[in-house]
Amino acid sequence: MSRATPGTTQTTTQRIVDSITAAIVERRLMPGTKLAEQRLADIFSVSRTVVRQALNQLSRDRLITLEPARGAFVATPSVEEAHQVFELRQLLEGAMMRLLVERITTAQIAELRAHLKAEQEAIALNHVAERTRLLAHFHSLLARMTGNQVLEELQADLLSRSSLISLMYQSSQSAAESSAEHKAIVDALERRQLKVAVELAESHIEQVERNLRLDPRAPDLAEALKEHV
Amino acid sequence: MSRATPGTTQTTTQRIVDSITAAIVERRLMPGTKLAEQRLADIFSVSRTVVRQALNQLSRDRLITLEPARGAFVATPSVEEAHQVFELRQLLEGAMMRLLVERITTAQIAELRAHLKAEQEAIALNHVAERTRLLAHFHSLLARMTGNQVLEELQADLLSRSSLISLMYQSSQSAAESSAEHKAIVDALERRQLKVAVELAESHIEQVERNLRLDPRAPDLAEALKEHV
DNA sequence: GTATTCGATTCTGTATACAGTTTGGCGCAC
DNA sequence: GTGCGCCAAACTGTATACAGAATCGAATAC
Repeated sequence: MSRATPGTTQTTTQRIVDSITAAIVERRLMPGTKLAEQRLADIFSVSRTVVRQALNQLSRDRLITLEPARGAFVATPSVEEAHQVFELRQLLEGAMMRLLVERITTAQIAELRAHLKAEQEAIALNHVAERTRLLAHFHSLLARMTGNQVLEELQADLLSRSSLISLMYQSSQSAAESSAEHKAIVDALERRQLKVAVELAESHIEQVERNLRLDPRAPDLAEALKEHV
Repeated sequence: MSRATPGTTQTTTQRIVDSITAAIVERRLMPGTKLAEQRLADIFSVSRTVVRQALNQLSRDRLITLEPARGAFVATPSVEEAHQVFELRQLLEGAMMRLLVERITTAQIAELRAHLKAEQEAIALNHVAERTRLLAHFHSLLARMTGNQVLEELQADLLSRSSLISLMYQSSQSAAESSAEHKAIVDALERRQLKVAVELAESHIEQVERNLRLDPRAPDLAEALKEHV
């Protein structure tokens, strides 16, 4: 989950960032939830100073929003922002295909095949949390295989934000369908079919976005529901 | 220079981040320079607490590196990192052309033409700092004109890092040549020539990278020079 | 003359304290 | 019964204090 440079030491702050990130991505913290500094400080047994550093980092990742003098809240990405994130992912992953068709090794193809197998097992066994994780991780793998670490870090950011968005705008997507699209992408990469791979990658992201309930009333509804819990 | 969301309040921390960012991009702070917290605190008349927050943000932007228990230093991007940043920019700006060919308005074309004029004036008058700023800002403009704010923020990050890289690996690029390439891109956009625009945008970034002195000895040289100053 | 070790100083990492703002609720007026 | 205003509690923003690590220099041994 960490987005830090490999060389960077695992600091206390990073531990808290990772912990909260995981909680958000795994839907243990719902959008709009307030994150009070003292409570977090008690939970992690550190001072508010450290918690604040963590919250600042999360804010830059757009996973939480910091309202001046009011505190930190789990982000509630707007429909517009959601669309922009997916549009960027579409551009980026399409472009990644070009690098991959040129660079990908047979060992990496094998790694992708192994991943596809894991996806399909999780789907067959109906392990919801695990299959969600794997379906997202496929995209991390593709980014890593470009060998471009800057791109890999960017992709990690976009995937976190996508998780939060999918969580907010309940997805109606079939996991099996997603996995099938992943497989088609791997096939195209293996055959070095550039145009096919680009086409598949882009339409896959488009498909993911299309399966979100992006009607403008949804976020307010979630906001309203929050009050009743 | 601020990368914050428009709604975000201009806080003290952000002021310091912007100030240091400007100092780095405008080569007033050389790569490798140590940024001691107390000294910055004195300069900005705030406590170390605030300075630390600013340094953390800058670290996430990769403009400085934080070495545990040793402090903050202006980043010295490696040759590898430099290459990765430009590779990503090449992918991204190529992809941006697709959005722009579809979306760009005549008003926006006019804005780009006005910018080109400003570029050429700065070059003619030999205003070095201003022309450098304008040549980079052209790419900001393109990103903003996609209407995708997430992409715009990403581009801002990449441009800051590019500045630092260009600063480190002395560029031998002719400003006039760059500006001519910018003009060619605008022409292609106006005529909605997708393939031409993509081709030009990508080769432009490639050209920028090629004009850097990316021989591996350069950074060590800079490091050595730092000692003698 | 060179290298090494020990000690003082400086700086980072974290906790704590304090000031200013926001928030929620109670009471009062109408 | 409803709406407005004021007060107390809670929380954020910033400064300060303290502990531990790293750095630099001097003194000593070789």
